[in-house]
Amino acid sequence: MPATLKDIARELGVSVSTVSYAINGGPRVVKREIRDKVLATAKAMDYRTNTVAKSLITRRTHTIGIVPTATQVNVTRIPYFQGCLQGVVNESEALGQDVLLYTRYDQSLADKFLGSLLDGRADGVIFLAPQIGSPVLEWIQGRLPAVVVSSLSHNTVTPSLTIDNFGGVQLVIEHLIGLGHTKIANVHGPSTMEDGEERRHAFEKCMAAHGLHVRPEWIIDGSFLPSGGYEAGKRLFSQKELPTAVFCANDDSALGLVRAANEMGLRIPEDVSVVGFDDSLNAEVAFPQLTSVKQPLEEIGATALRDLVSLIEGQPVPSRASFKTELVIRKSTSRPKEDIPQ
Amino acid sequence: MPATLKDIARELGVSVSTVSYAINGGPRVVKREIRDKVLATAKAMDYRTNTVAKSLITRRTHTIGIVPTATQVNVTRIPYFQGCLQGVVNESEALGQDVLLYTRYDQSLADKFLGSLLDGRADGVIFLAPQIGSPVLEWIQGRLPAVVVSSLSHNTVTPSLTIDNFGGVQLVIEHLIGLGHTKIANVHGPSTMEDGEERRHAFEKCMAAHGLHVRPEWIIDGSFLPSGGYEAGKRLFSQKELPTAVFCANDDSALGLVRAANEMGLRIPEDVSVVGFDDSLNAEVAFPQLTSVKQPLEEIGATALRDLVSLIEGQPVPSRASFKTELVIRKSTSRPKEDIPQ
DNA sequence: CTGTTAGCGCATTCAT
DNA sequence: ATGAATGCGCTAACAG
Repeated sequence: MPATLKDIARELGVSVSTVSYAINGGPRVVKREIRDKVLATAKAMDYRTNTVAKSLITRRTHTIGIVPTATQVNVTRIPYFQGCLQGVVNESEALGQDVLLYTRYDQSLADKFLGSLLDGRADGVIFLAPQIGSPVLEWIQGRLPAVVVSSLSHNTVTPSLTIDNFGGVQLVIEHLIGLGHTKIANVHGPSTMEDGEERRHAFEKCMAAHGLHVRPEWIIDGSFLPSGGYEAGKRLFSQKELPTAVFCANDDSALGLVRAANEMGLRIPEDVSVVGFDDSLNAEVAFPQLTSVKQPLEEIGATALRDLVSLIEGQPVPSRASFKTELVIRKSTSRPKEDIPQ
Repeated sequence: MPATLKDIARELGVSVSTVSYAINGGPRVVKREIRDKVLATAKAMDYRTNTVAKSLITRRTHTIGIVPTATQVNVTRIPYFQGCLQGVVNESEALGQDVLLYTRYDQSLADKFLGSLLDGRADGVIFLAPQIGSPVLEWIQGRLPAVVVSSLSHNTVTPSLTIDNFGGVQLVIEHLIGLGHTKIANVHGPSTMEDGEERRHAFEKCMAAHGLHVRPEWIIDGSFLPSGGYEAGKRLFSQKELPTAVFCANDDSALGLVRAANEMGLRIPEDVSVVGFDDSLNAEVAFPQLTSVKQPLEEIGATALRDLVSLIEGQPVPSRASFKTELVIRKSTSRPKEDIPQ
């Protein structure tokens, strides 16, 4: 049982408020001599402020919750979440915030799973890539400050941070076209995720803008998962006419697709070029090393936390923030085969 | 401002204690009729128990802290931490525990960085692979229930969970010897980590037990990092006499070593076999796919949380738990080159 | 400059 | 079976 303010006060024969002000260094002034004595005995008695009691009064826990999308896959295993989470955690030190890590939950049962966030244990919440159509954002509305890391089209009140998906996809397509590719396939993300949808639409627009036709069979769902990319690759590469390049909406699905290609005897990039998205650590250890679009996830996570804290403190924050992407060219892209003989 | 017990009591003209017992379903009996009325208005008023206030009384927050080792590298990026964390988070749902994710801290300043754990915000703490000689364990002693995920030799009071490192290394060495290797190098972990040291000693013992000599230059620090493995590979492969196999103490360093080998024109496994440890996801996407020792990290993490909760509740827990490992043979190991001509 | 006191929301003991 | 009252540890308003 740690010492309390009362213990110190009794020990020194002063009042609790004096002890409180002395320890907190204000707002009330405490006589130098007493202050020193209080601080000394506080240290001697190994006093620690009971944050629970303090929170009860101040209505601030200096704790935020972070809740990722529900997926079949585990939170810590997904590079996108890893990056965001790392960014949040990094920034949390500087901002004096604790981070409560929530886990997958059923988005349709927001009340059941997120109710505990409203019982005073957190000052705010960061949603990572909530599913399209999920009621969580409407539900949290007006109950708790919230920020979303994801594109967000159908909700204009919750601030969101994301990347310029269109710009990122454009980098990819122009890179591929620059190499001489015209037959480009797309392994896209799940339709339940806004960034997945944005990249998919961006792909279509970019291709059209360059006057390139895309066969419908070359547009396949990869679900942002290695397994999804693998399945997509199996289907894609067993067609009669093959694309010379594939744009995968994230690295995980790209890696799955690469594995499928290997199994089917296709060499990368000689037979088919592959581009990912995320620039995860895997992109570098994979073979061949993956050309990918880098998004500043840690910076996004850090900014999300900063914005959330501002929101909690009643300060205005931008309702939309868009971060720049960057194409990292590695070994998985080259000129198309037909081009080489020329 | 959410409704409180008092609000409901006033609304219904009953006492707060009645409302409290009704909502908590005991321990005192509440007349059926009034109980139903309380529950109804509680729902109508969107009542939520204020956990902060409740914690102040019950002295339980149902929150645990998880603090990983301080490293140069980010917590979420290390497969070992990912696995443990995932295990903890998975189990937390079933146990009704919240998880506070702490970040890197200076182990020599335990008081400064961990003091906040003692201010009532958490009921216990899980340390992930604390450094050897770190004062944190002695420091936490008697202050807060704690459990360690790591080998732990010089502390007998804090319960710890880990794998059978000796058994794991034995699997590796016997696999390599079975393939015909005798010239085996070791890229070991940092001397500050107990599991690193254990694997290193296990390597020496296993080699000796099989009557195999190990050149001192073939024992190199890889620091459990990709960069460390890369540096180790550079040094190792520029020696006049090369080993035919390398056992790396974890996958990250193995992947770094593989990259170094590639850059230096060595093929894996033709020129040199490589074995990792952890069986991280990377081991599968890497090229060649990495032979590795699988440790049940998620199970360890889950057990750690279960044990910690038991500890918090005053129940006895085993002071040491050791989990079995398993060798996953992939493509990075084969017979040594010299053997092939025979 | 300091002491006294109220009260945050709740669980629980003491009265009835 | 229920209401009233206490106090968890703290901050802050009030009273000197």
